[in-house]
Amino acid sequence: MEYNHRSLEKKWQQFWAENGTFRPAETTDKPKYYVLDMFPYPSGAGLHVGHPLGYIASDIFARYKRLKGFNVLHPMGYDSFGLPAEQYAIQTGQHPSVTTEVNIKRYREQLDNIGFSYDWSREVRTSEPDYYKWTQWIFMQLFHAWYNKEADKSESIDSLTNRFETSGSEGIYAVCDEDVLTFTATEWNSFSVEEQQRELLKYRLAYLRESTVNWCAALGTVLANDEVINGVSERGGYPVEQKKMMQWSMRITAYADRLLRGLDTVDWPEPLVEMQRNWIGKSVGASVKFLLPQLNDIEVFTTRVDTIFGVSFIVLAPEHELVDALTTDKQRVEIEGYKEKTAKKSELDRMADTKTVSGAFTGSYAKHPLTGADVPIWIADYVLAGYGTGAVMAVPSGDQRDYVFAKHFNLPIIPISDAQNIEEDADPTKEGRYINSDFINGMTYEEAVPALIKRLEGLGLGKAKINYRMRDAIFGRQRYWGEPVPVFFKNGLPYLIDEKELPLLLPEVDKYLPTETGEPPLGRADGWKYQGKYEYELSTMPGWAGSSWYWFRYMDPTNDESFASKEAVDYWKAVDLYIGGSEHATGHLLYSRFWNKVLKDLGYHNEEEPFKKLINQGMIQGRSNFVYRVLDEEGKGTNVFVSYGLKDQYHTVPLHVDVNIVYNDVLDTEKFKAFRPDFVNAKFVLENGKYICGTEVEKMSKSKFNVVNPDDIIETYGADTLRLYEMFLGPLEQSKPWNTNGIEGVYKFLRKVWRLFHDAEGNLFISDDEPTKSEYKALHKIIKKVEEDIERFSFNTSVSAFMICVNELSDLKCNKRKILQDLIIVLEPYAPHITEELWALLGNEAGTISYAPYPVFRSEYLVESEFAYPVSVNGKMKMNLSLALDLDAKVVEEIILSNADVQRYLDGKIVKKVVFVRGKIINIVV
RNA sequence: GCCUAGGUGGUGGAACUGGUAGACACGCAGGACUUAAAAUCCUGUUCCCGUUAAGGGAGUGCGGGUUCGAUUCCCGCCCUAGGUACCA
Repeated sequence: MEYNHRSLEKKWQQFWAENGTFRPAETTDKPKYYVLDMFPYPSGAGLHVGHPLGYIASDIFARYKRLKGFNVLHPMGYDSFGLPAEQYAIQTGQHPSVTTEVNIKRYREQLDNIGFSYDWSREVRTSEPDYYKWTQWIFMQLFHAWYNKEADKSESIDSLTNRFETSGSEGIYAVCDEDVLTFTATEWNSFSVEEQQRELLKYRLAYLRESTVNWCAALGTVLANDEVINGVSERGGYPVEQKKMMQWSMRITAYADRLLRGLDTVDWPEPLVEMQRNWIGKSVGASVKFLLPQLNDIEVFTTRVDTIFGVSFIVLAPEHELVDALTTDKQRVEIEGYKEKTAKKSELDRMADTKTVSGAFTGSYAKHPLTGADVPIWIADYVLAGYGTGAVMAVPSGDQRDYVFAKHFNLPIIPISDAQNIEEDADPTKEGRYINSDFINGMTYEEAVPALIKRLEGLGLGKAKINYRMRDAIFGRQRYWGEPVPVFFKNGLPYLIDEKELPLLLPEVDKYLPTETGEPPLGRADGWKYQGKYEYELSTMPGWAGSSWYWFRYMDPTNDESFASKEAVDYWKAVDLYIGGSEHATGHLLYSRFWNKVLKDLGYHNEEEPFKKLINQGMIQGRSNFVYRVLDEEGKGTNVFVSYGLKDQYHTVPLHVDVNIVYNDVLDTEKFKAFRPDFVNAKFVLENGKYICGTEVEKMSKSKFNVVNPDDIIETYGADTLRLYEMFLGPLEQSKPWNTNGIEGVYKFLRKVWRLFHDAEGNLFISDDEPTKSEYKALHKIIKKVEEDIERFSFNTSVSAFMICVNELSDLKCNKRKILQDLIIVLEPYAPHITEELWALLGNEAGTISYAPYPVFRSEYLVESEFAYPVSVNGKMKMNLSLALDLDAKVVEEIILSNADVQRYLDGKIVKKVVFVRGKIINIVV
């Protein structure tokens, strides 16, 4: 029998599906292991060859863990709410659920073709009511919670109302809005229900507040900060403006520090951890008050309180609330003009234009908190209203922006350290000792900071403070295709619907566009009112809602009583291995950690972090192929195409050509003629009898004809080849262009494996004889190597090792059962179909290879006369050798005499052994 | 600017804690089998010098350093990719 991947792979995929081979055990003594992929958004374009890279890696790991005796949970599902389906609905009128269903079906077919070991009985879809019921339920928990800073955790809002009722707002230490009221218990109890609710909203983790949002007019919705890239929307690239709106938000800032600390406890790639750290943006510093005689003092945030005696002016953001009051009549015109100018600048301009120095003087002065000196107050757009207090103390000698500003407007630049060099630029050094700095003169940085904080605190004019860059996450979207927010409005205030009424189903609408009055699409739903009279919230949840807890649902996907049973959550705990792209660093991965922590605080599970280990797979880019069309004298395209190497001899224009009709950069000229009608009569200028195409690495896209569908590869070479080849392509984390240049080698390897089991006629040919030493050696080398490789996610090197092993066994003409059976167990994670087939051919029960024990590597098979051990000479030389030889003294002398370096190092010691490789001495034992 | 990752043959890439640089694969060249093709197998393939060979020299982005020994460690620079930015 020949290796027929087509029939063989279909057969086993069907077998696995019918037998539920990959369902984890319900009751077992085995340790658990949870391997998760970032679930995909099912887009209309289907999977391309880049998508499965991470899925293959996680599947290999999941299968490996099964062989290692773990009870493995390895599920898959769909993040099926999202913008593209809705945009498509707007254009075609097609209900998003219909498009989504079609796309999911296609995804499923493509995924099935690759032979993943998913437990499909646990599939989830975020757009299904029995799933989003629990997304809504979690929202309700967030609405019903507040963050108690004393306990450093979220608690039920009831604990807050209890305290309000008994002792008022006294002693409450919460993460909340800035404008919370101070009241006694008596006052609280005398508040109306509306007043109480209004106040509680300022504490809730999910809250409604007027805030500045990123409004994208083209998409008709607000966007979260991570959905805005360089001032335009991540999806579609439309302009985004700042707008004040009533919006649902999530108090993720309450968790800023825990999100930061948690990063030290997880095994994540360093770049990703760094990205989250930067996004959270913790700054340790101090807040300091500059005094104003009549008005509220100006509070500034600084990370360099030690430079406070170098302050020569104060800068407010143009939007700062005190600007109007501070502006003197004389400066009024100038300030108004500047404010207007800034308001006109878009976010994008303001970011792009960081070179020009601009600002205006308000005419007022504030008193320095320590010296009492008058400090002029300016406004400038380099100070951002949204960060810190929107005001900074300017220290030109220590901060480059302040320096440039001071030079431009002729303001004093005061040196504050004897180590500073401020001839050309500001010098932010912390070296040296302070000068011109009052009572900290002569101190070092380490001495000055605590001294200053102490002094400022004593005066009540400042304190140590920590600032975060991260903002609360906007939670509402003015769109149709998302989870409805389970909230209704009474007297303009939001209330949760009754939990028993979940899920709050997404209503039908006639069009997927905003209403005439500018309300979100849900405003079109006929008679959609709570208890027939109260308005529902009309915005829906953002895309990240459903994906922020989905790993829990896989643990117990059909539970109707809770998001997952206590037993399931206690058993599966957290995701042990999570594989996905780094593009989710500041979105999904941050929000998921946030919700996970909230659910933990509220007592639903015990895991502080949801994803223990995380791997980012690299992107697979497209590799476009080009043909070169010869142009005539008028510059018009002819029907003559010249091969890449000869194109410089002609006047040509490059054209994208479908990569599916190019093999190893050689064009199939017949298929090319059929590629487009006008190419029917194409003529070719060949080199060496071939048409060679040019190449370029670009993003995979339909318009560039460089999309490779995994189904096509599988049709030609099979799923096992695709799996092995995607791993063989290079390190998992690395981005790389797709090419099929080496796929033949992998396919050849699998056929070689097949042939090990068969004789020349294609009949099964297995011997039960005892294997030879070299056969054992080849086997145990691969057992050891693959185990090491998988544990450190170096899948590409495993593939090479397999090739070496099979070449060796093939050279040895090895057909011993004892060898081959173990070999295919080790190969199973990489190439499950062929191994399953061979496993059955050896007479084993079908399906059991997936749970066969991973062979134990035995070192005695590897040890020969070739030793590997470290040695040292004079306590200096330390080395590890792969090849060592004992020599008699005579030979040693000869070799040593010929090598001056070695002789120098011998230092009169007695030589016991000389190690040399290919005639070169590389070690001496004395 | 800052942060992070990386730079190795014609190509993808190996070399895990400093110890034979270029494993493995592709491609290319030559050969065997075959009427022929496919398939399979064998040999060679970093570059330069050496007519062949024996042999010699250089070589992991560049320049230094530590070391008997550096792709690996240290210092300075250049380039590429990703992230981020008037964040005080």
